[in-house]
Amino acid sequence: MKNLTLKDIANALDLSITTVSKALKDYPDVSAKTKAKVKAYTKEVNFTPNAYAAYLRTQESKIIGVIIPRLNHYFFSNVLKGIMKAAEEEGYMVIILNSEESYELEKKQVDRLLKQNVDGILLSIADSTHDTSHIDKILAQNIPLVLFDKYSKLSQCSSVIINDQNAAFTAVEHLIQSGKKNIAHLRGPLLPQNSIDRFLGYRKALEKHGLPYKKEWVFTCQDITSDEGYAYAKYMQEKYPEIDAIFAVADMPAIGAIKYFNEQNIAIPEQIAVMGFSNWKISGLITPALSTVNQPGETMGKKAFELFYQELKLLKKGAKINYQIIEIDTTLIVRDST
Amino acid sequence: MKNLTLKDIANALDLSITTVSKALKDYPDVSAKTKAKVKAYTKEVNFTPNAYAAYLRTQESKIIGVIIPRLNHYFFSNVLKGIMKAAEEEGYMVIILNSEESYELEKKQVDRLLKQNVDGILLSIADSTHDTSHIDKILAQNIPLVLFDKYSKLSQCSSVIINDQNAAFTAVEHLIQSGKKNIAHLRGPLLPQNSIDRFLGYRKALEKHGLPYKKEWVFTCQDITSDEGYAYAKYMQEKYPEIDAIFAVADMPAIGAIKYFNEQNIAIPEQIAVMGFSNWKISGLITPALSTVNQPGETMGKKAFELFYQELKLLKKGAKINYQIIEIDTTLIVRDST
DNA sequence: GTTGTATTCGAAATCGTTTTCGATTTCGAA
DNA sequence: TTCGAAATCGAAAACGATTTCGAATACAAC
Repeated sequence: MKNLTLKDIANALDLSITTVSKALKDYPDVSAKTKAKVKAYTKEVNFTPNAYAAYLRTQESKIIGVIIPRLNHYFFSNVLKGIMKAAEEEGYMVIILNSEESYELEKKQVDRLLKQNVDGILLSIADSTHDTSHIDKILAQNIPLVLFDKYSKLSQCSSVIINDQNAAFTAVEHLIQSGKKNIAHLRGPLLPQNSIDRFLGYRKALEKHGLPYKKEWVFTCQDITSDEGYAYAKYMQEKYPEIDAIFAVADMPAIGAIKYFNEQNIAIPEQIAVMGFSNWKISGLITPALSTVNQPGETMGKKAFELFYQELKLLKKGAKINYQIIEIDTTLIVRDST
Repeated sequence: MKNLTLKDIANALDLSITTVSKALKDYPDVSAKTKAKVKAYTKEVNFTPNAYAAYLRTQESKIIGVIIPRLNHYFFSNVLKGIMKAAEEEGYMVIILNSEESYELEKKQVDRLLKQNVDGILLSIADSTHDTSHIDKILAQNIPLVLFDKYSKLSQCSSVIINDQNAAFTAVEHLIQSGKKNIAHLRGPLLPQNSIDRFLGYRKALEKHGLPYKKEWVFTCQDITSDEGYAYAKYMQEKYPEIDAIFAVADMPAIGAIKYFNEQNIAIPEQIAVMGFSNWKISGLITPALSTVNQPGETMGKKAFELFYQELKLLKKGAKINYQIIEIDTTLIVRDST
């Protein structure tokens, strides 16, 4: 029951290895009759050429690598789903690695993928990543690279992102239009561009509507967890009871805040409104259902793979890669928490 | 900046390819001095042998395949995390494929992995999988296979599971001991062993405490979604208002039910208690926090990889594989919904 | 100096494909 | 019949590692 090889097929059909290989790949110098015979037989015995041997000649592994900063994370799971579905359609396998939001681990994982000779790398950079030498290393090796969601302004490469600033702006504006005047912000860590942009969107919305920006109403969620949201909600309510709305950088802190307010019987959204970001599955299921910004992960994943695939084809033609940045549309989802 | 080969190293050090290769693999017939020289140099230029070329001789790809039925699923994400961490420690890469709970797709994904010549397969079978010919195919090729969570009683292979029946029994007994007498069950689909076992645990608990089993109080969640939980909660409340507790096959339907009861201002757990299964992150964050059974995904993943690795080592020694079934402990988590 | 034994190295075969390029066959036109 | 072009095929050389086995060197013992 060992795996068949081209040689076995050739022997069985009284042909040379060469001809069998060429027949399978539709070379023009194989007669239609022979092709038919070969294809019929290989289908019958369910033969496909050994991927590793093929790699040795073609230098194509038909495997891509994906590095994400978190694994049990609704949004990233959706991105993976999109990537994997698109990859499958083109016959690609996906190796997934986890950076655990660590810069050091991210560098290591990049190295592992390069050693594995993947055909391309899809990367969402970690919160703690503060330089891009490892990214530039990928680019220097001329391997297609696509960043998604968590990107960097420093590297010249393709990316699939959302417009965080606009999305945040829209979300905060919605809070303002519903009559809220004292809006706090649970922001993300300081480094990633996303946190920065969402924060900027928050400020811009305040500014536009003539509301004062107060530094002390911005709280940094280092790990973007519900616990942080819970703790900050408590702190806010004790120290700044005048706050009547919260815009959180992500759903998790928002859910943590809601949990606290529920425990304290503080009415949402009447006393305090809460707005999340990302639209996790669960956000629609808590009470009150969380208003949030929908961030279409599966679409991002699909687009990221498509970008990679385009680059690869260009590369094979010997053409220069022209980097693209694709912006995916977000939508405001208004539920019961605002 | 192309990748280095053994040849390059050999040229640089004025050695043969053979000696370099052997030095790196600590063959006894290379002098300590030469080994040191080779290792120092390869470290300096960051060389590692090409994985695909190595495969061709050794027939070891250092890649394992994992098939899971759902991707954006807290429990499976945790299992993946455990698998990937353990794999990384042994220098393995992980290819992940999604069966989307479909038997047909599962078969196809198994074939893809076999074609890829992975060193082993870790599989959690789909809800709709009704025969095991594809599993037997893996075993016939003598490739290490480990089932996790969703397993089959039909195939002779290693598995990492929980004791679903006992866990369910404990959960339902807890409902009974808190004074509930009319306990409904939101069960999973009919095929998977897990659903069956959890259902059996439910029945056994009723039986032990002299409560009548009513067929019409068991509702089948085909897709194990919150929507199903929501809909059944509504149906129950209208048709069987005497029901005072629900044991759900998973957290999601339980959360859906809670959402409905919250909307109807039905007091949980006073009027109706709700018990989940799996302990998703979110379960502790909703109001009221969901009581559930903790199912340690990361540990399962770690154990699953370890089982694979054991089998592989046995196989390389030419020894017979002895299948093992590892049972992971679950714990009852009592929160506010019971 | 010779022999024998360890020690250290390398040539070459091999894994299973792909692809170049040369060899053979076919077949119509002259 | 003969010739040349077009259509088919296959031998062989890669790809980059691993591993067998034989060769060369070293060194000790006699």
